[in-house]
Amino acid sequence: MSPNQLVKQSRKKSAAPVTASAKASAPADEETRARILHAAHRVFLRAGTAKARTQEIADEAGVNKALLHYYFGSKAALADAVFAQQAAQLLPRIFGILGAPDRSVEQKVRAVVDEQIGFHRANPYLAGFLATELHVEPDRIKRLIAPHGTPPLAVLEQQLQQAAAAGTMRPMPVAQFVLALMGALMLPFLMRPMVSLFFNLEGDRFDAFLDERQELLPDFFLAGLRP
Amino acid sequence: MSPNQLVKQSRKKSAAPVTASAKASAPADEETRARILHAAHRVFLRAGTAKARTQEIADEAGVNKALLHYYFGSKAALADAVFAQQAAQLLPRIFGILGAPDRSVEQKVRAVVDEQIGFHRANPYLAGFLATELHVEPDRIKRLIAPHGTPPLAVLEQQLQQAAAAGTMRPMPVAQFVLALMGALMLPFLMRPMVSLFFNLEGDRFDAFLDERQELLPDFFLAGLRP
DNA sequence: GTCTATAAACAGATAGAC
DNA sequence: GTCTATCTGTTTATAGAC
Repeated sequence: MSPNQLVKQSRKKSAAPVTASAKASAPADEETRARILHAAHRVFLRAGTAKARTQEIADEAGVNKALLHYYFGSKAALADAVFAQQAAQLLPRIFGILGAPDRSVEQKVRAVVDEQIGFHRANPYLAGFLATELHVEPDRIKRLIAPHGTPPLAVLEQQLQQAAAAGTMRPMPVAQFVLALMGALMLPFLMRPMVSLFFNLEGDRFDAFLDERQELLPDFFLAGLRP
Repeated sequence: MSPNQLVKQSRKKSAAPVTASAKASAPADEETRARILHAAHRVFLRAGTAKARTQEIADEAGVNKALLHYYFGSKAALADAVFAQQAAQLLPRIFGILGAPDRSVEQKVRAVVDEQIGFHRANPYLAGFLATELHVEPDRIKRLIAPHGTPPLAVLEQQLQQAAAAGTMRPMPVAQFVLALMGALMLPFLMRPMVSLFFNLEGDRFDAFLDERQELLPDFFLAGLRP
């Protein structure tokens, strides 16, 4: 797909004037490895692991299929690497904000909304990719993400509980609240083709819809927390 | 893949004592067709179209692979049939409630929450399947669903606008509100493995979480609409 | 209408030259 | 480290008997 397919050759890896010492710190050519990983990233994200083809990844990386196996061993291993990398790119953004000890609930809500809408706008395939992979191969999350620990929700939980005890907020379990907010933020990206069709948001209108959403959601969710 | 795999044979389709006239109304054996479709439904929903195997569908239907092609022509056509059927099972439930002219906004929110949590509980793979298929093959929605028309949001839109004009509700575009509500309802099912892991909801706790959610979400979303 | 057997196409992986 | 060529296993699809 896309013009990239037409550029398979003409990149023999002659560029990059290697300094004398640079080679020592690169046992296997790190630049090639990175280029393959980057191509895999693009192809897997659009097609999902199951439908993606190693040939297409090789083409887009400007190398031969055999090199994928040289560097990553198998398609599955390469897919694992991409999945882990993508999850690791999304999750800390959310956890970092929610777990901050010095921000108020209101500040957290506003920050998450701004950050997530901006992030998914810049990475429109990531949410759908994660959902696809989670659905088709649910165990990867345990194998690849669980070892890295769970989200730091203790701070936010305490903030919500204290506000509820003080009567300034409706009692709301942290998991319920976070999942409501994240669902509202991610659904337009998770089911974009259907959403665009049903709400007449093709092309530019989707962007305008996101602008409006970024404006409205924080107040809406904070209002939901009022007693 | 469950014990079903072990039962391939022993179902030669000898049952169903066909009355003399019944044959006329069944040009191709409708019961077999339905059994294949039902098996395809189960296999496609769990694995997604790309990873699903026609052999597994045939096994689960108790027929031979060749029959799938006899009835449906190709794997893609069978997948289209399943996708269309599943979308047609989910969407009218939502649209029917939201488009009702005689229910208040509050009644609609409560009804959608109850209905959707119950529905996805009973069909836990459907949301993930739809998201997967939308992501991997975004055009199917236009090809298969668009011809059937768009959701009836005019009524709800007017209700929200009138309430906003009267000052009894915060101004909220119908699309923004519906997508917030649907996202909050569907995310736990769309990303269940990750959600279960991060919020410690394995096994029975997921069910308890849904019970709690069903209780809390209506008031939360209605509170969000207050001015 | 349903089966068995097989073709045809493909995709992932490997061998081996350079 | 990178390539070409090839193998091996799968998977969809078809031909043809019953």
